Amino acid sequence: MVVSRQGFILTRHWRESPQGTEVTFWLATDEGPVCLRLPIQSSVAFVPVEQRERAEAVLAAEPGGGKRVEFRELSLCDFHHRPVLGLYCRQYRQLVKLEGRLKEAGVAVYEADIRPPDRYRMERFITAPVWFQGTPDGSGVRVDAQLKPALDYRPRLQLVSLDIETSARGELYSIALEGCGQRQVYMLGPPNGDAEGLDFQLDYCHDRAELIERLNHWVAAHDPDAIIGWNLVQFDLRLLHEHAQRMGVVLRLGRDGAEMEWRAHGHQPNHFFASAAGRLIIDGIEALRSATWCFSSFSLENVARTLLGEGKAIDNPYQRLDDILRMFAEDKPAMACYNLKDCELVTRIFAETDLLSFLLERASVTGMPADRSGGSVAAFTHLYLPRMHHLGFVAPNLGEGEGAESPGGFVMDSRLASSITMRGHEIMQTTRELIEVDGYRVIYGDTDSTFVWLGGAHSEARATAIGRRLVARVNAWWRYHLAREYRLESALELQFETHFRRFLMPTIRGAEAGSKKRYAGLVRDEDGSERLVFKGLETVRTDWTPLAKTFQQELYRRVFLGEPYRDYVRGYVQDVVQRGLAGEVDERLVYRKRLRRRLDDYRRHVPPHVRAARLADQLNDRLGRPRQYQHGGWIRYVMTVAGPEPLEARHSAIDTEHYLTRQLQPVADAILPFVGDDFATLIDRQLGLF
DNA sequence: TAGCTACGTGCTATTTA
DNA sequence: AAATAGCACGTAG
Repeated sequence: MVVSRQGFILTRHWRESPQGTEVTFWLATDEGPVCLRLPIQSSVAFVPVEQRERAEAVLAAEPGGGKRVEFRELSLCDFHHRPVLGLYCRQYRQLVKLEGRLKEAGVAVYEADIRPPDRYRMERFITAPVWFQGTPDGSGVRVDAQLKPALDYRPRLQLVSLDIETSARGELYSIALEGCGQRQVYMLGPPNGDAEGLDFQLDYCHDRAELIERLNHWVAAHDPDAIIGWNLVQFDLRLLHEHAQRMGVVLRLGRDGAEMEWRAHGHQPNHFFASAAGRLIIDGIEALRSATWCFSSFSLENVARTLLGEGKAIDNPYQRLDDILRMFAEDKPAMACYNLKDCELVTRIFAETDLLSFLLERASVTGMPADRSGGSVAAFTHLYLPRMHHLGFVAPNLGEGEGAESPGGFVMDSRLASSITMRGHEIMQTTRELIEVDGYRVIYGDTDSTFVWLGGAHSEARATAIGRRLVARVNAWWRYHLAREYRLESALELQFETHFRRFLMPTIRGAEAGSKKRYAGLVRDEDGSERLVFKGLETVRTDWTPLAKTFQQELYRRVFLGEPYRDYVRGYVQDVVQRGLAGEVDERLVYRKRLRRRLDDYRRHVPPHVRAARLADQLNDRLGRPRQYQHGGWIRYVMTVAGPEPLEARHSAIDTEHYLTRQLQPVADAILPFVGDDFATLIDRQLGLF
């Protein structure tokens, strides 16, 4: 008997055995979840034909003489048009080991991976919606025919929203579940309060192990396709995982009772990944971010209020914690309501934003699992490699051989006509020439943008008309040129983006040339209001003080609008000096900077923020408090006459001169020369400091 | 397993005149 | 004392 139908891949797992490699897929289909098992016949690496002897020598030195490895001629070549051989292994792991040996011996190895025909059928080269055909056996369906993309298929998924409540110390109190037509709270007993008239199921458990067993049971019984939540992995699942481990209970969030898999991030401490066979695990925060949603804060309270027009009653976390403790002690039904309310908000946020549709749509394009954010390189590979093989090429390896074969974006400078040969750079240069033929000057460009100087003031309508005309011409030129030279349909599209009524690109400090990736402009919106845009400048940098940022915004605004600025500068400086003399430390003076490494890893250099962090932890030691900055984090400090001091251990006087010369002066001197002025002379008589 | 290059700036440590 | 190297951070795209 053979089944044949369409489905949507939710999860994939690799399994290695002496017989070879097998991939297990869980799919959502119209007839419910299906587990597919797909054997992989072999894995392959490509090596240049002329390195065959060297490769064979490496194999001969392997234990067993590399007998289970096989060479085959291929119709593929590398980017230098050298033919390549396929080197086939039964096991993927064996191949990876071999790849290392070959590279050590100086053999160029391309694309060590499972062999392309298998790749095209599975893993990252198969898009998430598929047609499959196979034979059912005990634990699922063994695929013995092809998997094929089924691009338009979208399943309807069953979601469950999960939220836990804990004590301040992270002791599990309750688990709330909403979805699959159920509203359920499991609560640590004994019961208290009044459970009359609840519109959901509330069950009490004797101990925490039972809480987890009940969760396992609920998940198995209602079999959701996805588990959603708010900070789900880093908080709820992490605590559930810790509790389960401590109590010797297995947390079975996967299909067929599979255990949830838990991994730590390779580099980032305290960051974890969770996966479960057959079920998506989707954190609302991460998913919304990856779908380009933006909020002033991603707290559930704020997002719910913004999107749904409502939130919870309590938004103060301290108050919230107190309330939870009180409710747990006196009124558990009220706490259960509260717990479930969070679940509902998450469900409604997912519905309001149609987030799951976005994730499924993206997965069908990128080939990545729907609950994975990031992975842009893998997604690119998913689209790129099959096409490359189709054209007869294997992918080149970066950073080997000829050097910079694939540079990044080209950032134009005003520095020089250089010979640019890479395609992207060439396109930018040609675009520039086309625009300059039209009589306009191109003053800057970065990777995919071009800044054109109109030579004078224009109305919005006029500027827009010119912009549209220029992009139409450039696009037409590429259409014609690509059709004629390469018989290709142009996929290049230059778009008119913004008209800056004023535009300023500061020079590099102490030089003439414009400072790349740093500029400011004045834009008029549709409704006639004007706003400033800052790119790369101090205003948008988190490591500059609010003092400098505010100063920059107002100074630029005044200069752009032709308003007087001299008295503003003097007044601002006066204010800083007077507050400094009075010994005031205000919030505007605070530097905020990340410690990206462990505190004792800073050896060669000890920058100010590291000095401040060390002082802070010395204080923590003296007070018998835990150290705060040993493994990264954010440090807030001010600059004093005794050097940088953290906010929590500041005793010296503020170094007023530092703020004037290191925060205000650089900001002022980026723009003042353009109006024939400079900071030092402007405030000279006022202070006599310079 | 967990993305990548290009770039500017401030600062410290080190070298050079 | 001044110039230079290069570390650390955060940004543009």
